[in-house]
Amino acid sequence: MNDKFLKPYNPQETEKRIYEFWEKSGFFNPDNLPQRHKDPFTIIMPPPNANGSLHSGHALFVALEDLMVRYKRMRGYKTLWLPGADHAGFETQVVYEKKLEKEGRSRFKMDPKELYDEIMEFTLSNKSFMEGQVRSLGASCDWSRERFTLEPEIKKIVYGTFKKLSDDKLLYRGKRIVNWCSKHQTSLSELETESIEQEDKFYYFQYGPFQIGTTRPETKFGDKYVVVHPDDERYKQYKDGQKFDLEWVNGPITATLIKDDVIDMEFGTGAMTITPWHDPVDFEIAQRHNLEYEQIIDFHGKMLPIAGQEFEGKNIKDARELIIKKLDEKGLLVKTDENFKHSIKICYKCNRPIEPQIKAQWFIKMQPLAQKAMEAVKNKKINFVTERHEKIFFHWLENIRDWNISRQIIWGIPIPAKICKKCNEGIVDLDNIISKCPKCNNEVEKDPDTFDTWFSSGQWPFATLNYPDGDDFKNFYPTDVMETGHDILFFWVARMIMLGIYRTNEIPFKNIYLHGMVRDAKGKKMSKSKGNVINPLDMSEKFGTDALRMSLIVGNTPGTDMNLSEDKIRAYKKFANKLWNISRFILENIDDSKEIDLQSDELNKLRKTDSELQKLQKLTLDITDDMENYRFYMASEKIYHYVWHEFADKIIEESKLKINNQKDENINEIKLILLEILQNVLKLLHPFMPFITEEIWTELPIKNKKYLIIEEWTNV
RNA sequence: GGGCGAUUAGCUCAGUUGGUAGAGCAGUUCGUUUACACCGAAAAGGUCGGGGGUUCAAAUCCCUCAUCGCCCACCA
Repeated sequence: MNDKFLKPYNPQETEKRIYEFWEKSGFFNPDNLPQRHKDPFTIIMPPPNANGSLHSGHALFVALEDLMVRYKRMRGYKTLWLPGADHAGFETQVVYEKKLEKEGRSRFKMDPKELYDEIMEFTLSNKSFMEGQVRSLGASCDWSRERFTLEPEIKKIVYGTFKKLSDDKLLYRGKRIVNWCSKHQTSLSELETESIEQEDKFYYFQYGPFQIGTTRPETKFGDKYVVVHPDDERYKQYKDGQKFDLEWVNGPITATLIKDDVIDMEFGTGAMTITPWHDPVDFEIAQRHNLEYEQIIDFHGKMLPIAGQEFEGKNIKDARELIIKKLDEKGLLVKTDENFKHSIKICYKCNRPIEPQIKAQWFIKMQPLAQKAMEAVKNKKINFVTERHEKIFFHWLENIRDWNISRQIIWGIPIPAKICKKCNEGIVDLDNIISKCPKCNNEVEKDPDTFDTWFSSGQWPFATLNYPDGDDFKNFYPTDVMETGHDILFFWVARMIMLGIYRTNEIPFKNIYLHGMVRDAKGKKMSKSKGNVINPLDMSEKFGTDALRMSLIVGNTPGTDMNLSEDKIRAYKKFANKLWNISRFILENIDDSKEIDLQSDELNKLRKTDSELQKLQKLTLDITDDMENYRFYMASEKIYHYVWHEFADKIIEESKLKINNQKDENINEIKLILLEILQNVLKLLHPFMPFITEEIWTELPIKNKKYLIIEEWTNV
């Protein structure tokens, strides 16, 4: 027996060595697997954002995906787990801007190329740091196939999709209302905004013969349309399109009455003026009735000249106070409701209110793509492991809105298009050859915007496999499982399905496993400011990666948030040590100078007759069924329970008596049974606790032994 | 406003198709001459949120109420 068993299990000493041992073996790469590995099993790793350290959520996905991959590899599949790193456009830019702020710098004062190069350097250094962290978590992924979202090959595929969308008339450039963040100076998709409820004052103003209500007086300068419901009895004497002369903020104006049934007669006075440039509802009314619209607030949140001299250049908050005061002085303020509850949109990064603005952007028509995605799920081509997410998925797709994919940030994939300087026409130009507007023949300039990072991420499964001609695409697509957090079901998963089907005519993955969020011991969200963050790398250092991984898997049902505490991780460190000592006991008691043949007649006979081995076979069957059905939380608990409370507490305890009583004729048989149980247990545990099981495996005196990572899962 | 989920031992959570309630941690009593004190043995602890229904049988299926959480949403 190796002397190392005389000490407690030492994960720090073991893990790095074992990982190198695996990497050298080459078995992370499906091409190097032995002959018996034929059918493919593929998982594309959700590429972590290369802008910081890994958190518990990353540890969870590594634990889950690695266990699936290791299990399938042992089952004889040709397993590919393809790792990657995400440049994470807006996310990274926000992180980097914070860094710049700390240094007293601003991106708006930097040369774009210089800024880009700086962020690239930052990202690449984070990327290699992050790769080391993924390794230390024991990920058996194929590093030779690692991809990065900004590689030229990936860009080329993304550009191809952009072009195809344009050719198929699913892409358009439109002057539409967008979610504008005044801090970040970019538009955002619907998903990148959040709604919060807040209380504001609600003002009623006299507007000609009407009283109109608003929470945003500062937008009202240019309002020249008043809208009521067509069925509203109170306003039936006025005709649609009728004009009124009235006194307003900066003097007399002419207003026009519009009738539209979006108006809620019950709300306020049933009459409102509209500001199409700064409100999505108003914008749609204006579109329907072909009305004019003007910009009142600039992209930095300041009033434009249209507001009049005394308001120009003022920020929103100041302008609001001033305009109320002025209208009040003019006798046009009717009343003010305090504490009006309503919800507003905020930027999901800085929590500042979104200022809707009209801006020319690239949009994708989502409805046709959504239709096919829903069909694929309905026809069971794509299966949600967590069924309730299927409902959420449908609900979102049924109500999908067009997707703005233009971002006014430098960190991302440039949009390959030209914009006409005169007529603002957008022209897709992959080869950068167009110099004149095909519509008006005027000069064009390069679109300065970049893609929403999710537009390229949405193509990740087929892009990483080298669509359309790569061997990997032919061999490994569609992939088997998409495993990621439920928080990015819409951001990422739904888009991968839509874009995957659209581009390849084939689903990108067959099964979707969504994990929940990892919270602290009390169920609170982990955050740096609360100081309750559990850093997975620290935990792995302190208790061992196997212990960390077990703590993330046992009792963690798919799709549900889980709470993680150091106590739980510590418990599995003890378990690792228990397994270590079980192995020590067995190695001490068997003659390990000669190798044991697992296919011997004696052992084969025992497998059929010994009641303990029969029980273990039943358990193996049961666990295998759990593994096939994604019940890892059950499989892991069952094997834990068996090892500790059956194998150690009962079987080994009982064997001591027999071993100590040297006269027992069956002593060799008992030792054989113990070894048989141990080697099976190591196999069952390997997907969950890869390091310690491989480490013990190397010490077992077994004939024709291979690496545990490619040993055959026990077939019963 | 719509949708989804949760409510089980002091705490944090499991419980796969309905068949006499489980784990970790905390806590009680006892136990160390060699696998392991990162341990063992024993005991203790829950009318499974309330109410109703289906069933021979319900934590599990159905209805209803309460509380909490999450997601989606263009009432100015």
